[in-house]
Amino acid sequence: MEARIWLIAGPTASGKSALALRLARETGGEIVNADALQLYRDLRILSARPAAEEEAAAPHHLFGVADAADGWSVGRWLTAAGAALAEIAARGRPAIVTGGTGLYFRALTQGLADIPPVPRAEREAAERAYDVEGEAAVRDALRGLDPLAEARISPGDRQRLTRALGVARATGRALSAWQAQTVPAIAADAWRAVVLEPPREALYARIDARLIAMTRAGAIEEAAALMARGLDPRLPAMKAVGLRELAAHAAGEASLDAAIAAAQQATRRYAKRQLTWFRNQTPDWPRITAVESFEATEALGALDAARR
RNA sequence: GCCUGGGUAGCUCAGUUGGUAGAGCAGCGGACUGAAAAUCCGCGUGUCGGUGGUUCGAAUCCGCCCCCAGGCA
Repeated sequence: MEARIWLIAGPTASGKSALALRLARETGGEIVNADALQLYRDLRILSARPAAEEEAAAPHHLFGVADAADGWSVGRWLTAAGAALAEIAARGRPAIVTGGTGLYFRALTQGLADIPPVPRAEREAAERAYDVEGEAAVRDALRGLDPLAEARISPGDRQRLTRALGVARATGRALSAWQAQTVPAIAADAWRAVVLEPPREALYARIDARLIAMTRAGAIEEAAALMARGLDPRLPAMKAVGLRELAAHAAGEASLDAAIAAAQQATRRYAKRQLTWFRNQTPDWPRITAVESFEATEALGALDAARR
């Protein structure tokens, strides 16, 4: 059976969107977003979401569908993506899933543990324990409920520690036990993946240039507008790379040059983390490493090779 | 041309009475299962400007040369 789902992964600014669009037009396919931040409509420029003309050139799904006040999660995305993929398949068209969120691709291809939602009170209790009683106390409690998870989580990792404790207490079952059972959301023979992995230097240069272009396109105003909503800073949308940095300039706390430089640096670091993820978590996915990965036309040649 | 101060990691700088060098920032490597653009862990990456000498041993002391900054001409 021919692959009906294409996965295009890679760091920010590696040319994923252009390649996805090209592939969609050539195959009559539809594009599904696999980027945690391009979900939010408040972040069109900052998250480098496809422009209106591009979205008009082929069907796009899950781009700018969420409000920044709503915190989406891998689980919510997986449900939505699964629905979109089902619709596209029903239309008999190929799907192209593209984005830079490694965890989303993992959830799709390897599955996500079907853990019941942890009640807010339970989650906050775990966080409070960490903040008030300290990491050691949380670890002690977790060790009794889920020694596997406790051993696996690095020192200082508050997020994972409190999550593991919250799940164990709320569900009466260890997080590590839940996670041991996963079912891929899409069948292994239904998809093919490719990772865009341009040379570091070229990628960084592209990131730096793109940030300047973003500010010219109104990124400062976009950042200021989102900040003006006064939302909870812990919301995913509020964690967008470059948001704080650019908003600082809008607030008069930094010069434009300093704000851009800070945002560029934060973006380079983010890209580095993405490169690390794909390098180590999806080592068997074919690579497009040439600088031509920026050119969709050239990359398609590599895709043709991977298609067989 | 002369005087003074300075050339040590990608950058800014430390470096005790000579014992083959270390901080911050930058950077790099890694982990990753419902916040993942998140969260966290790890790692000095070096012709000590060059060259000749003194010494068991020189980033440290001496000579010469090169470069930078300021001052005097």
